[in-house]
Amino acid sequence: MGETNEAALQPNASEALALSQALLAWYRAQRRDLPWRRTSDPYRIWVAEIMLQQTQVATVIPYYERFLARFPDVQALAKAELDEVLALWQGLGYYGRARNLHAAARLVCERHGGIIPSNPHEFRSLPGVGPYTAGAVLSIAFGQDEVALDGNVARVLCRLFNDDQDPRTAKGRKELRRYAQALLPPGQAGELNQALMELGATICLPRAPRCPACPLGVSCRARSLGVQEERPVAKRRGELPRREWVAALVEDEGKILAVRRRPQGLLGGLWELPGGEVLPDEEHPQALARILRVHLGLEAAVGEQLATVRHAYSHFQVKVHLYRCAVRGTPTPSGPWDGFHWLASEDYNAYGLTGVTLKALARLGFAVPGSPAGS
DNA sequence: TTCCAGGTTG
DNA sequence: CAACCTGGAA
Repeated sequence: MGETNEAALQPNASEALALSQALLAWYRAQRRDLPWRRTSDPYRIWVAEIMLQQTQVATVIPYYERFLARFPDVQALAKAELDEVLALWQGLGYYGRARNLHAAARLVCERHGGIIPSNPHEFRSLPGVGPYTAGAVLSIAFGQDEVALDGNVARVLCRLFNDDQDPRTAKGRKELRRYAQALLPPGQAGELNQALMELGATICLPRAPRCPACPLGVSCRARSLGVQEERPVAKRRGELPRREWVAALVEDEGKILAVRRRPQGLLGGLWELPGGEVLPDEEHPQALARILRVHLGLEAAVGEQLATVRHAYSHFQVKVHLYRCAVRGTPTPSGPWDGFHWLASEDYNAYGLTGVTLKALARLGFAVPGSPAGS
């Protein structure tokens, strides 16, 4: 009695038990065999959770295997140069994750004797470890009864309890954490968290969820009401600003001039073709000559236009206009860059190149990784 | 071609 | 609250 329609109801203890048992049984039978599910090593589980932030499983797998083959433990990662870490992260995106993970590995070695801290406060304090990653690693690797609320879990819970709050708000997340907490079977939080994530990734999909295959069946309140595709509440996405960039292909004896972006901010620490934003009312060749002169100290003769490449970042989209350039002088990086290198074909995997650089080089016929000519 | 999903940081 | 990337689906 006293039922209100303000917020969805919390499950009582027996409902919660039935739901979590159904989820665990389904997960044991249906879970995908993923590399990070074959280990109990907290380091490997941590690396996986960082890579899986904002990134799909299928994309992560090859990166994960290469990364752990090269850095099998936290000491190996701590000893490495950031350049090499970023090279292994090349193409995975959100490079701040790699910079933070590398810095965190060094902190673990300096402050925790090379042992990943299982103390929630200490682990959560490492750079790149937020509420989700802390909950995931602490529950999966250390067996602690912690909630791990990621996008998949939020979607599952919004539907299961027909929660019409926006999970991006503090209030919405608090509500979802209460549901997740109510479901956690003591001692099996890691398994339940993974079951919820697996359900979100394989059955309870953002669009066209596969409800007939769902182990929660008629317990799902949104499905019972036929509103599963309206949960979580839709988010609108505004137009991304459009920018115009120019970039130079400078070749010397078969090598290509590349520059390294400063370690902070967009694509920090990654290598790219020299170039930058075109000013309002500026001609492309003038813009390119200006950038090469001001930030590299090079006098450039801008030649033919070679191609235009489109790319979308998190908060804007660009068209990059590529020009062949001849230059005089030795590059002296400044401004957006802190290094340069004449890139040979064998360097394409050893330097962390930006996605748009890979796209540009592929378009120009260079055998970069990921391009048809490069495999 | 366009749209969308997704954790942490400063 | 804006910055931060890419790939997969519509």
